[in-house]
Amino acid sequence: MGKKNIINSNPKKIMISICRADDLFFAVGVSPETEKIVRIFLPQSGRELLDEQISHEFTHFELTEKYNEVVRNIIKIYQGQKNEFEMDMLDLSTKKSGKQTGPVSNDFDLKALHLVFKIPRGEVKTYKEVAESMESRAWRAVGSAMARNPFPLVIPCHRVVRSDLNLGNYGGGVEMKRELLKKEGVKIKGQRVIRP
DNA sequence: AAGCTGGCCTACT
DNA sequence: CAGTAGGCCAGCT
Repeated sequence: MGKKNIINSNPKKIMISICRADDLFFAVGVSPETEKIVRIFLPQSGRELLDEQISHEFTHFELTEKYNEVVRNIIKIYQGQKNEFEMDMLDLSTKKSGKQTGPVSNDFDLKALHLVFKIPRGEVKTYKEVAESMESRAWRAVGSAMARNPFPLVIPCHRVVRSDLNLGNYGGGVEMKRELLKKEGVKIKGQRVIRP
């Protein structure tokens, strides 16, 4: 027990549901104990790619259809529709909360994620603005927090852009970020967002 | 535990 | 406009 965590020494099982929309595969990971969402995977163009990503992150998982409905709702967000999720459906425990090893890295990230969750569809905020609402100048750290967001789409980190309104980066690629924002009605010219 | 590394920012060409 | 050097700061090894 005092031994260091090797990769499989904490075999927390996780339930995975996968759904397809057009030629894209989406997945969600849910903890069987808490029934909370532990991870959302951005769509992949092939089932194999998604499987690979999942097994790379979770050594112990089990496929189930039980959460297909949840995946469907994630797909809706991807398509630009309203986000039906509440924050309490997500497992927001941090890696360092007690002895638990939660999906969120640290408290800084958690705070940023909370703020980003509130950005309405069709709007954007800059990394700097997010930092400032945390009374911090750590814009870069906000970027890192978004990069580690375990719940993309539901926590809409695609709505966070650079201060010059350039799209910035995205885990699923800038292309996807642009498409997502477009579908939500955000005006974009080239690599830049137009804000009213 | 002292660097290193970013989904960044600003000021300059 | 576009590109970039240097600056920032929290997390991560």
